[in-house]
Amino acid sequence: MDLGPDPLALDRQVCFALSVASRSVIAIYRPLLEPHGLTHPQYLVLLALWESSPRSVGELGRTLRHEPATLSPMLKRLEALGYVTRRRARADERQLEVELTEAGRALRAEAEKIPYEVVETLGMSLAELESLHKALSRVLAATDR
Amino acid sequence: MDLGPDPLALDRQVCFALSVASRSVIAIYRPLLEPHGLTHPQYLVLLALWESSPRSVGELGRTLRHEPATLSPMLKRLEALGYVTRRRARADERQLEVELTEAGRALRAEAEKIPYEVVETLGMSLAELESLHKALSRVLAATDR
DNA sequence: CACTAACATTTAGTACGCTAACTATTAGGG
DNA sequence: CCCTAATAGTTAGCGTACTAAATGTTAGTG
Repeated sequence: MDLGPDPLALDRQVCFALSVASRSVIAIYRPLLEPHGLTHPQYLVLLALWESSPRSVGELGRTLRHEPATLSPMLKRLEALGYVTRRRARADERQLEVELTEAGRALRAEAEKIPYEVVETLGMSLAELESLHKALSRVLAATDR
Repeated sequence: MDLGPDPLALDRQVCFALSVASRSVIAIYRPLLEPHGLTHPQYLVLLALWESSPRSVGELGRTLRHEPATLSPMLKRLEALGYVTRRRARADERQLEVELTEAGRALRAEAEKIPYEVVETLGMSLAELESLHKALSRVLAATDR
């Protein structure tokens, strides 16, 4: 393997490009989510719940690739915001049932606009975004092993 | 613009793929940096300083795309680790001169191995990584406007 | 049926990363 | 020159994100 004359050059590091791109794209969401009192990680939790609710903390963690210790306080904030309820599962008291409230379900209609606004702000073609998504998925497949 | 039947599907969100990929790749660095007492953001600061030292906080911020409020405490930790010195610039007392110590310069030789180990662990081809880097650079160009 | 191992979540502790407010220094205009 | 505006960093406050340790619940085994 040959990484060229300067393997440590900042502008060649995929890790640097990844973290800056991630922060920059999240920054696009900030003003769009702020009216709803949401942060981007909280928004991703709602995306997961809009696909299936209720779900346990562990299930959400596997879907969102988060440690339970990250989700636990986040879900409390979502509960405080009124978008979610937290209740121990009757069948297994170890598990927590995280469920959308009426407000949480209602928010989905509002949120449908967001992806369009983000793509618009980014100003990249859908083809380009799809190919980026595919490349990122290969990274995920690689890190999952 | 048409984002398909479910614009909010989690597995289609570029922002989700970006943040998970970023966290996953950083996780690869963790065991490699831990022996040196470094976190990944701190490692990126060193990459910047290895290219040019001393530099001011503002300069580092523009290079690394960080708010000064993020860098300020980070640089103190790097100083506590002994990799960096912090000193007000004589010419302009507002600016801080952040400079590598001998230990900071010496670390570079050790760090040269890291990119190879990361690419190895990732198990992706260099061509694939370069095309990913290019795609991420287009995102940065888009968000910079 | 008691005991222990496995499991699900929470808490504690550290380090980002952001916005907003604050301090100190320098530069510029009347 | 003085006064104000601009500039450079720091601090405070909040919300992730991680590891490790703690808590409480269930399941499995002798």
